[in-house]
Amino acid sequence: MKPPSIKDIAEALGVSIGTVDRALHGRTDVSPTTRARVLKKAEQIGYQPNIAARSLKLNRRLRIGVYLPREIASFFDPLRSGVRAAASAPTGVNVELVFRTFPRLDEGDLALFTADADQKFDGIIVAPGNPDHIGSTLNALARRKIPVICVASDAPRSERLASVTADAHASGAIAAEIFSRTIQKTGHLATITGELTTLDHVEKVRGFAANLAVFAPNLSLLPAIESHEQPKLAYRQTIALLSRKPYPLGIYISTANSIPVLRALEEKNLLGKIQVITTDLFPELIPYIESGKILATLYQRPFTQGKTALELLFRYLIDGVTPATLARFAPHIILRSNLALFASYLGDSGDAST
Amino acid sequence: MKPPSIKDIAEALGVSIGTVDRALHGRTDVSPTTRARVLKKAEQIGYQPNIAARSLKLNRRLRIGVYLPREIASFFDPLRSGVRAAASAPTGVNVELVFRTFPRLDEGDLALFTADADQKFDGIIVAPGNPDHIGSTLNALARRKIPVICVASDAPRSERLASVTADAHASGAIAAEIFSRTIQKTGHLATITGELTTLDHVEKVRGFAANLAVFAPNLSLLPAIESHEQPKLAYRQTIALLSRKPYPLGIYISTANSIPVLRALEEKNLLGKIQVITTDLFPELIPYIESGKILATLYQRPFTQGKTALELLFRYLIDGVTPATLARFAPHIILRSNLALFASYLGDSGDAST
DNA sequence: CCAATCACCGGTAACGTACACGCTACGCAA
DNA sequence: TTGCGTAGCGTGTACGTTACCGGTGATTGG
Repeated sequence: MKPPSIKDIAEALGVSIGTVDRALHGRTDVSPTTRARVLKKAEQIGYQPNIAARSLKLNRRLRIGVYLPREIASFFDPLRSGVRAAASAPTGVNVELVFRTFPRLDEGDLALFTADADQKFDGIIVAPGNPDHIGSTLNALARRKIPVICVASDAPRSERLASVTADAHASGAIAAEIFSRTIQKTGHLATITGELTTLDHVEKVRGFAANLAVFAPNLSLLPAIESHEQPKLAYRQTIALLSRKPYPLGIYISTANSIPVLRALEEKNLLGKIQVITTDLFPELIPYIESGKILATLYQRPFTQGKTALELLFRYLIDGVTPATLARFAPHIILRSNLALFASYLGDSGDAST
Repeated sequence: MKPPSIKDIAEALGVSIGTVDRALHGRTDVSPTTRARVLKKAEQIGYQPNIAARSLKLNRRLRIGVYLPREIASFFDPLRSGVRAAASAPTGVNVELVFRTFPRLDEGDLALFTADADQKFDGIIVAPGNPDHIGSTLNALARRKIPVICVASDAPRSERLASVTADAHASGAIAAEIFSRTIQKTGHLATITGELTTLDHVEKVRGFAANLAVFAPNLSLLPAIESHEQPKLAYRQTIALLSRKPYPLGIYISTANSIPVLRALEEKNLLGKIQVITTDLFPELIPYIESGKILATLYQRPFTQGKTALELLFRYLIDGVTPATLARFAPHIILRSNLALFASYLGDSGDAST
């Protein structure tokens, strides 16, 4: 009652296992008739290749380059952990992960790629900042037949194998829906984002604006504020925003760099009065959520993104399975009532159950 | 540059690979001194067993019994798919899944277990209904050294290996928080649940009540209505509930059997007026969410539960890793704005990215 | 007519591990 | 002394697959 092997096919057909192997893998040195017989027999007895034997024999070692920014660490550190988790999964492949770290999105990534031009990578995972800057590099890799998977954001017009991100448009839409359900008064909302050259950020802003227009006619929207991920700038921008009256009724912070904004709100004594929706989760954010000062935070599941990115790369490199171009995760809506479920995973490296 | 094998350890120490094998696995017929030398060397050169070779050699075939109810199909069908997905993952183990289906939770499960008393299962996955009924059966399995993993609900006082569920308490708490943010008026809320003998259901009700008391002093709570998962009963109970004035301001339906309740609300023409939070997701629910008639639904991620349950069972049976007793998933909060992300996975078997 | 090429196929050595089996040396009792 | 048990260790084989090396006929070129 053991699963059939190529040996069984060979014996049933009176040929050798070498012939069966060649036939099954579309190699040469097999006559068309025997190939057809082998394929039919394999189908008939339900042959499934034993991947343990295969990976033992092949003993492939994959070198994967992982190009991620250092900032924002609360997001990219767990993403790296996810990649590591997928690499240490018991798949029988020897993976060598080469982590390359540049300061921040769209800053220093190109320099790393040119420095690594001679590296022989079997595949690459990268967080793209500005698609216009990094696109040609990704296309060059594609010409060298090196599969690239984008995480955290996307570079739509370049030839990457796939992109794995949280659904940014949905993030913005969720924020808009929560505001529309919570705020009954008439007034305006503000958006604070990172870089509008980054696709992920611009999609959040678009999703927010589009859904706000539909669901909350009572709420108008100020032009999005670009903080360029600079804490001091974000702080000053928020102070400026709060100096004009009337105050916005709510602020959607679509970047994980929310602390400077929250600090400004605190200093202006408006933290409880203005509704705030933030992005992602890190220890400093927890007390704000626990105390109800933050309405919700939209968790982009960096660990899951990293894990999935490497899993897709594996399946492509080993099994030849081309993944769907877009893998879009549903962001988790973290409220005060479910915060504990996520906070418990912040400390250690894994967040398996999120 | 290949990873070290037991052969490398053997050569470095001048012993045979058999000795190394015995030493590494704590078997007999090795002197304490050689065992210590082997263990030290293995540590030193960073030996990691090649799991492909191991599973090829052992060629283990695991028979797993999966005892799940037919109803509610929208929940347990994807849970089964998750189990299947984990079984077909490329781990190199031959798994034989034996699906046993009983009519509904706490109904017909014991009969199946007694009928299968002679079956040789290496592990069992089961959705427990009433812990008092099924507890002794689970304990009997534990005495036969058969690991049991509970899904969907739990049987806390029986000797199961682990339980994998959505965090029921958090589900109730989330529902309470959403109501408290949305409903400003003073009034009362209703809860419709399945069986209060099922731990999952009672925890939801408790989480709901506890958080409502804290966060929404303006909202009082009616005693929970037990529908016993009978559609007609649920319908009549809802009609009765809606015949008394004043109407409840909101209804929390903590079972996936929400359609009869929604139908009653529709007939009484109260669907838009009374806020509703439901549980789980299935095609009939989609138009209600799209039209805003349902505030939110709390998705318990059945696919992920099934997948995780079998993965934990594998890690225990193959690697001997004892899992954490409680695996609690964060339920997904599905609103109108993120519905599409989940609805697209309802049709086919997988919901990989949720 | 012989040599060279070619299509096709069989046999077999690994890959790293687990385990059954066999062997040696030593201790102890008869 | 012989006989026997056993602790400790080495050897061989199998798991299923792939890659490689040959080998056999048949066909072709000189």
